[in-house]
Amino acid sequence: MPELPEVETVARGLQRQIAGRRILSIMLGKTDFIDNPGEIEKELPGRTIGSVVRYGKFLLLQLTRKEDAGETDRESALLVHLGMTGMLRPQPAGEPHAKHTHVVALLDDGRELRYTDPRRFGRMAYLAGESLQEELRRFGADPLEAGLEEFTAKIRGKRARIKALLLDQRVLRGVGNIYADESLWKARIHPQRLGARLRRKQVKKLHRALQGILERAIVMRGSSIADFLDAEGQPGEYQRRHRAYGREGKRCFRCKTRIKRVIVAGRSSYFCPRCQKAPRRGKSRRNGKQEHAARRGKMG
DNA sequence: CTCGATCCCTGGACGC
DNA sequence: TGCGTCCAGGGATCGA
Repeated sequence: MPELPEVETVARGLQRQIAGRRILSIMLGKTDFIDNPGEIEKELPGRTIGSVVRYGKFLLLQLTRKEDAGETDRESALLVHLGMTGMLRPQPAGEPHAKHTHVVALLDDGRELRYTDPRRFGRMAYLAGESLQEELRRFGADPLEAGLEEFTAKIRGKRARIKALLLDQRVLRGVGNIYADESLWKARIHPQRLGARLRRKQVKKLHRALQGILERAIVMRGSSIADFLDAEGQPGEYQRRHRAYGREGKRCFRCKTRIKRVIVAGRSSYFCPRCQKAPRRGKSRRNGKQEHAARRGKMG
């Protein structure tokens, strides 16, 4: 599931592979995940891919009219969200199309930029001018750019559960289930704690944990748990470093307690019940009892 | 404002 | 071998 590190990896690969290439034509298959397929068919041919950057979990293919990339016209862009199973990569036009290939852009060097997505949970849209800016404004801060102050304000200013806040793209753009769980584990914060009730020290710890994990994951080219492949068709390596995500029943790397899984914000949330203390019976349901002692979370 | 439920969609896991 | 069932999950949407 492509999250910030995976999308960043794909963006860098695409920047290297297709920046400067002109789109000659577009072929569409299924289009139910595309906002405006008609405009994509009409506007993309003839445009040049100036640069490819990541914006939250989106890939932003910035387009220019002129073949000259120097004339960067950031007015228009193709937004691509990979959803759960989306893949975007250039391939030789001669190679057969993989199953579930829904968008093919023929490039001026004989290759095809192909979008494949079995589940079609992804999204694609051609946007320009004010509509583009408006769309981008819907999302919160980039977690790698947000300073501690901004991060703290966003987290402590909300009453939702911290896990829900991390996943909310309007709060922070780019964090998904894997990195939310990994950073909460690192910072020893239970996913159901309320953002507003976290202490400054904990928020600071979470901020550091999240940035450190995202940076490390980018270096390792993301996590390939299902079948994520980057723009070069390579899997990532960060899944080997997961400490909580997907480890239900396995032992915590810190204390050997078995990792638990609960549903928070509608998503599986993996955590260590010992390292990450549950909030004092809040407004949740009668979720039985599963912890009593409340050990100080060792300062630092 | 926040939450849970529901839907979208397909492949993979699992049971028989 | 093959089929039915269940489930995962990012995000939009809707009612509570």
